[in-house]
Amino acid sequence: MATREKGATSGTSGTGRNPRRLVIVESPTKARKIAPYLGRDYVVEASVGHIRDLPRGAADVPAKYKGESWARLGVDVDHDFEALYVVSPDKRAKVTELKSLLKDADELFLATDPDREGEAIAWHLLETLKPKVPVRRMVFHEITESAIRAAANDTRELDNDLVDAQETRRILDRLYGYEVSPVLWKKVMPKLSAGRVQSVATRVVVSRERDRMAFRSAEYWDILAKLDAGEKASPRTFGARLVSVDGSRVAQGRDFGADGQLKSSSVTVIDEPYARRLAEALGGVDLVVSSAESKPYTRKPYPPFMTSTLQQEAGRKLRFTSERTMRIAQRLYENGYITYMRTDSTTLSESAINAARAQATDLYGAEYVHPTPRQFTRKVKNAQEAHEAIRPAGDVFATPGQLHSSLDTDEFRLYELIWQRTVASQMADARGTTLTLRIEGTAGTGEVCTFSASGRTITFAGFLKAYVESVDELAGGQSDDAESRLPALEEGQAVTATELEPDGHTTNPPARYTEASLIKALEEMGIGRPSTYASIIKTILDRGYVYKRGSALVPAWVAFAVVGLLEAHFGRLVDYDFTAAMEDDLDKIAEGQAQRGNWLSNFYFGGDVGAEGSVARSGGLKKMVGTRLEDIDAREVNSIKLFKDDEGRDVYVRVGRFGPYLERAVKDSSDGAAPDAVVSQRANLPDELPPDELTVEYAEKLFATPQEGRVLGVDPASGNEIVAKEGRFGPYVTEILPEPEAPQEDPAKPPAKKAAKKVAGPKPRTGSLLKSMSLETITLEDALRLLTLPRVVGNDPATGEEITAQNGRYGPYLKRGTDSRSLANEEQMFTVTLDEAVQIYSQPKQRGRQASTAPPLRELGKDSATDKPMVIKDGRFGPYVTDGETNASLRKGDEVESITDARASELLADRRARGPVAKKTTKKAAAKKAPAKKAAAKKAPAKKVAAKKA
DNA sequence: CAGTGAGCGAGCTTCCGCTTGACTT
Repeated sequence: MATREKGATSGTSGTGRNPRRLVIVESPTKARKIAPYLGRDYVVEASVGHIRDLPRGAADVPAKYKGESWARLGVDVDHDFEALYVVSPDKRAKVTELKSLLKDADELFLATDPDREGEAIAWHLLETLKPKVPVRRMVFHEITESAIRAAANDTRELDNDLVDAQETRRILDRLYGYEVSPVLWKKVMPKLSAGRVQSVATRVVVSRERDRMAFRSAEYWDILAKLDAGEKASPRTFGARLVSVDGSRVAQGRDFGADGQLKSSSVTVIDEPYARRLAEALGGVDLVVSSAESKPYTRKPYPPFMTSTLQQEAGRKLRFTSERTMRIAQRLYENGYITYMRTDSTTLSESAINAARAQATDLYGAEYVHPTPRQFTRKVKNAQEAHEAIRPAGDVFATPGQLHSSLDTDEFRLYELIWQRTVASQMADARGTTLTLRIEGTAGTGEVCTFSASGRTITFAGFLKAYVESVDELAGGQSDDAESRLPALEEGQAVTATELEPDGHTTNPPARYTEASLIKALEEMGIGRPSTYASIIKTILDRGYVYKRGSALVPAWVAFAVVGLLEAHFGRLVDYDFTAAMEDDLDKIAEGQAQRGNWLSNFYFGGDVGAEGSVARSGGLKKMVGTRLEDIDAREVNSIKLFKDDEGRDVYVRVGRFGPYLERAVKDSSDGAAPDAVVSQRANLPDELPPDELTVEYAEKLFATPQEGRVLGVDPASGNEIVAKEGRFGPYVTEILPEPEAPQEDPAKPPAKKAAKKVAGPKPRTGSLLKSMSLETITLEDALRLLTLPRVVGNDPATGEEITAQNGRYGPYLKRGTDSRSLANEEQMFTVTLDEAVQIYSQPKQRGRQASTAPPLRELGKDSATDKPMVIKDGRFGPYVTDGETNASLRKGDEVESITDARASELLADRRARGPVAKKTTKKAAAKKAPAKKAAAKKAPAKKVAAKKA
């Protein structure tokens, strides 16, 4: 492991000839671009991003560290959080290449991006390449010949504080992700994940859905008037809306809260009957303009694109997903059409500003260009601004028309968008007028009614001629070039109403997030980086936390469970300000005002509340994870309380292994049940039912619908319908028996007893699917075959007992009285003959350890620790090494044929070191919750999923 | 959420942020 020393870089060398320099940048495209600027004394090569990282999992950890308690994390938390870095497998060839290039170089220039990650990449290069020649750090913000040459002549040393800040960020993310995710595996579902970025992203989406679920809509009315201003007016007619009655403002949507109630009492809510009466009473009355207010309208152009805004606009205008936008932008970048596409800066280089202005002048005329160059310095939270804005490449922009034949459709559309936005950014403000008219009249019933109309006329389009930003269709809103013309009326002028239409409205819940609006929200919180926006969406989709419905992101129920758990037990970690606070702390580290080790220690171990950072001041993560594991009740976490039904019973969504389902406690009405006994009533939830559509009424409907599986067809023999379902023990098929004749309802006598007896009648046949089958593909034929089980093989000639073949908990087996024998495969259940069965029974029962006394796959030498001989055996979980006492599975990369004694000893030592921890916790956990059921679940074999959340 | 007879060694899942091909279809 490497430690950092100050001043790892040093001055230039002084040989006679021109020194040869190896320059390493991050991107190959960049390397190609700057090489000509530097000339032949420079060799420019790309690192292609990071070359090393923390090990991804145990398999990536070098043998030397495998036994360490911290190997799982890749960070030695007990020794100043020293990080273990490994060269990423796909970068090994790159590292070799760089090393060989370095052999011919007299000097090394680390020209990675000028931001935190770039500084870290430079340091990793230094650590990995171990150059013997002088090393300099070269930084540039602009790729022009002069900027590159200047950068090569004005190098600096590596900024170790900045590298520290990056490493702190990296380690924090690792500790967060790799400590909290396992909590979810144990409490919710395996393979789930938590992380600083994805968990907040998920929380944001869930939180919006909760708002939608809690939302109560309100109804309100007003009157839409069509007014005539006389034949001289232009336009002659226009629309206006009733805004006040007798001086009291008429309620609008924004006057209502999410609960459907008025937020303030100073407004008047008009209901339908009143709106109709009023419209009637206003018929034919004199209307007069009571005020006409005109204001100038100006609009500045939008800043040039950065990654987030490009993704948002491409999403809205072109309906591209973030991923698609980035894929196309990457191609445009690589082929030299646009500048770098992963940026958080809106800055344009001087030459780009000139190019945009020249093009705007050409196309629209000088008056459409802003008098002075515009620079947009609006800073994004935590922006690092290592690159320019996204714009057409070069000192002269190619017009979309010029590129039409060299780009494909998607590329063209995206280029055009970027080009328009860039050119528009240097154009003049749009100017116009907004006019607000108020029109008054007294209704026949005496009320003084005021109507209002507002219009916008654009007198000078300016930049709007080139580019108008789209508005989010889910959120509503008005675009900047929307015009509505009103006649230029003055106070006192008379108008007449040609139509008075009562108009009803309802308030709407807040819109769901789209990819674009979620990225925008995250960006505003300073969460995520341009290079990760698209992958954040992918992560929460892949984990099943959200799914898409059109362009909307809908949270799955499992996201409610996960977010609920995190909020309740790891609140600080999903706090919206957590990342912002972290960034402040990282800045302090980068400035040398805080220490990486202290900060991480406070974050991980907690301890004294020092000056080392606000994020860290939340109690130690390690302890939190430890205590939470015992505190968190999995059943509670996975029960999402929805509402009370009509009888006051709580209705829950339970997140189970086979998907979410509805549940409530109802009175047990079965035969012989105690009067106050309660049973769970459950109902399946349709796939991808958006949570806010699950209303009380809909829940009742689901409870009333019998649960059904996929109908496969009708059994020709019995006439019964055959269905395939997912059950507690995995997928199975069963038959639907015809309904017993409905008992005659006798209101005087409850028919409970009779009905119960009928239900307990003949049981439907069932059969688990074979391993080779799946619910999606199983056919009626398969199902009928399964329902023939158990199959009578015959009677044992010796004892006369019946032998049957059937499928059980542990797979296929033969049964004769209470004596059983496993079958080798599932097919034998259908094919085994009586002779073969008798033969199998003639063998003693293989049980326990005897069953697994197969010959070892390979014999090894003696264990270095216990001096016992070691052998490799094949077990249920694959090959493992054993010394007769300790067993340890071979890991990824270990081969039965080639494993050495030393490695085998290491595995055994590792296993011993770990101790029987896992077993202890399972037992404890099992004992803690519903004892009876847990015991059964524990016994279930691994492949049949344990019903851990009953 | 169907319901049926044993007892054996776990190991893996997971984070965020930097970059492109090399694969497959």
